[in-house]
Amino acid sequence: VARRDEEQAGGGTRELILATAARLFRERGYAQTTTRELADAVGIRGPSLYYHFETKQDLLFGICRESVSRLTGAFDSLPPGGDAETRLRSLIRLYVSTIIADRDLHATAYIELRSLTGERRATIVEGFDRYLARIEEVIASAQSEGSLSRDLPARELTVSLTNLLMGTLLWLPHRWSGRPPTPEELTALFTSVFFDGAKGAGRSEPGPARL
Amino acid sequence: VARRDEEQAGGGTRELILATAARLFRERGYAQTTTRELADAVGIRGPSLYYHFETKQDLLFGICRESVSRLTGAFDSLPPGGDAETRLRSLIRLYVSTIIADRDLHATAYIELRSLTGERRATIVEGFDRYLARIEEVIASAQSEGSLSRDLPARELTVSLTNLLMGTLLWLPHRWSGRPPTPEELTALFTSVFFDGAKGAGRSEPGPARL
DNA sequence: GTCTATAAAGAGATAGAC
DNA sequence: GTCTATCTCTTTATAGAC
Repeated sequence: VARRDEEQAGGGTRELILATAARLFRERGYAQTTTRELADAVGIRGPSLYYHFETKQDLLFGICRESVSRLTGAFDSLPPGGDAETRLRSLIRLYVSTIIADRDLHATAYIELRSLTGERRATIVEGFDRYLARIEEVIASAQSEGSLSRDLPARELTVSLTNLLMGTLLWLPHRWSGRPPTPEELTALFTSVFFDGAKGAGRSEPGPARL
Repeated sequence: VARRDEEQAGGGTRELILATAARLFRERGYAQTTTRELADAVGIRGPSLYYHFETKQDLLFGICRESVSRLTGAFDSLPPGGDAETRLRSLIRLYVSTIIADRDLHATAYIELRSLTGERRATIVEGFDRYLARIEEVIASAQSEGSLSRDLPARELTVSLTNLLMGTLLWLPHRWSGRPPTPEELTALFTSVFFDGAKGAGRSEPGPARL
């Protein structure tokens, strides 16, 4: 069953190339990473890459498309119904666990988006924007239902939330001395800060937010 | 007076190169930007760059060092004394206005830090880390003084705050339809969200936070 | 301080055998 | 599907005149 998927994908080499490229592109940058380095890391020779991908940029496009696809898929997996605040909390949890599960993939997609050009870039930007628009809808609903303040426009709250969450992509692998935080701990932290702030005047669950 | 500075700096060419490089590196990335493109944008020929900088990476190092220096300088300009919450609010305002004043410089420093290698990279990372440590001290003081909740460790609050603020570097130039927000509006937004959260249970000033 | 000319190395990508 | 061999172009950086 899983074997069938691998066979369809050509023995998994294509997937191995994508995953390896995601890692190298995050560590060294897209432009700095040569196709030869990538081939070495995969265990094949340079030209063999071109059997699986037409160009180097096509490879990056594949990474970005996969990132958008997984984030959107996580959104779709949300159980329907329920109040907006609950959906928003689930959304934060899903986002954190999704990107932690494949940090290289999502970090590369986010950071190297600018290395895409033309139509490919437009496609990915559109995908990310749609994702952000869906988050904004949930936030606006929460405001309508009275569980979020109406003092700040939904747009601004969305920017704040995504700033809070996306920072994780950038520093998480580098800047944490000792044991890295688990997805649950990060979820608790960001949920707590976003909903109740650092003063925590209305904080509901002080316990589980600790790292 | 300002003339003397320019003369000391060699007619300002070095500064022009730095500012132009910061812009190009942010728009197109460090590795994607060629020294010829940079020279063209400055209005000189490629090899002339090497009179002012030893290598291309030396140029990037100059940008990163300047970024750290300005952020640290802004911190030093804080009026001494007062309670920690006030210092923290001033800090947010200073950070936002500093990076908005030179978006290209600070965005390039932050994003292209990984393109530096060896000792140069270590120097910049150390500078940024010291800056973050100083923010954490202020946050810890605010917790001691009782103006911030002790439910979350100072370290986690610092990560949350810097996530919130640094996101501005990345999306501000790109993702804002219509009039871009002013530094004052961004300051009001981030201050409000960080201290009081999206529920805004204890929000003190609901008015000025609107964009 | 900036130029022209050019070196020296490395990049992405192709051709064609196996 | 992967290989060896190689093309072609671009890159950073240097040499030396002005």
